[in-house]
Amino acid sequence: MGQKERIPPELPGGTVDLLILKSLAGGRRHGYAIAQYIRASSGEVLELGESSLYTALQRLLLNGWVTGEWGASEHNRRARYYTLTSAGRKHLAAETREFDLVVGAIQRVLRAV
Amino acid sequence: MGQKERIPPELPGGTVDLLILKSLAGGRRHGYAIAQYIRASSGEVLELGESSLYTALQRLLLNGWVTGEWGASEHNRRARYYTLTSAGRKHLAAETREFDLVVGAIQRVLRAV
DNA sequence: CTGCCTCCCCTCGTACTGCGAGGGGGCTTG
DNA sequence: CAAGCCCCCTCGCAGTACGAGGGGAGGCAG
Repeated sequence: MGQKERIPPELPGGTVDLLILKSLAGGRRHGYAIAQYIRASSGEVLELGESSLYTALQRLLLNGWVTGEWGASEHNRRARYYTLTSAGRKHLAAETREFDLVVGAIQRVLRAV
Repeated sequence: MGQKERIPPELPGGTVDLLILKSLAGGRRHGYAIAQYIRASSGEVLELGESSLYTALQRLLLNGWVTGEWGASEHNRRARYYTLTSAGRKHLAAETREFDLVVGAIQRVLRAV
């Protein structure tokens, strides 16, 4: 019968931006690599679809948290490299704190007797 | 000048249901009391607006995870008491595991070097 | 050279959800 | 009788994650 099918979970609202910004904290990356990075560093748990990825990147560009420039990938393909701006770095820090605060509060509720 | 204004954070998608279900795990409560419970047991961090609350309760009723019956509140007012169904209890457990899994994965990404 | 796979980009439309604004009614206290 | 708390609900907006769909170009097997 069926193999055990992995259904990647839907990401909670707002977290996609956070994950992408974090992916860029260590240096520039292109979109495809961002998705791979998130997948890998989450232990193969999180799966970021391409549509979610690129719509989020548009948002981040629009808000001035990343900049993009075209270049060639390590596999010699046309790729857009995204870089964190200093505003983006601040935003990442602030949103991470916010995330921790909210998640902590939620967990307190869920663990309560 | 201005007091430090508390701006309650927007809750990540899907978590409202979870919090409500958890609020009912210890017994029936009416809507107003659910909001108070969440506020209190989150350490005054989470603030659930009434509109979010009641739209979520509609969802939960529709999905058969809670049932509702009218009664009188402890303050002698007309109140609708919500009770967890056994399906709701299972759903709560499953969603809590899912939440832990996803949040754990996100945190792994955010903490990564 | 042809077909196919991998890499890499993007948009459109859909479904869902959290929330502000708005609306109602009934105790209780001053 | 006014004010304030308790308690219920709907409507409409804005945001967002995602599936489906649509490219194109390099590399490799046949």
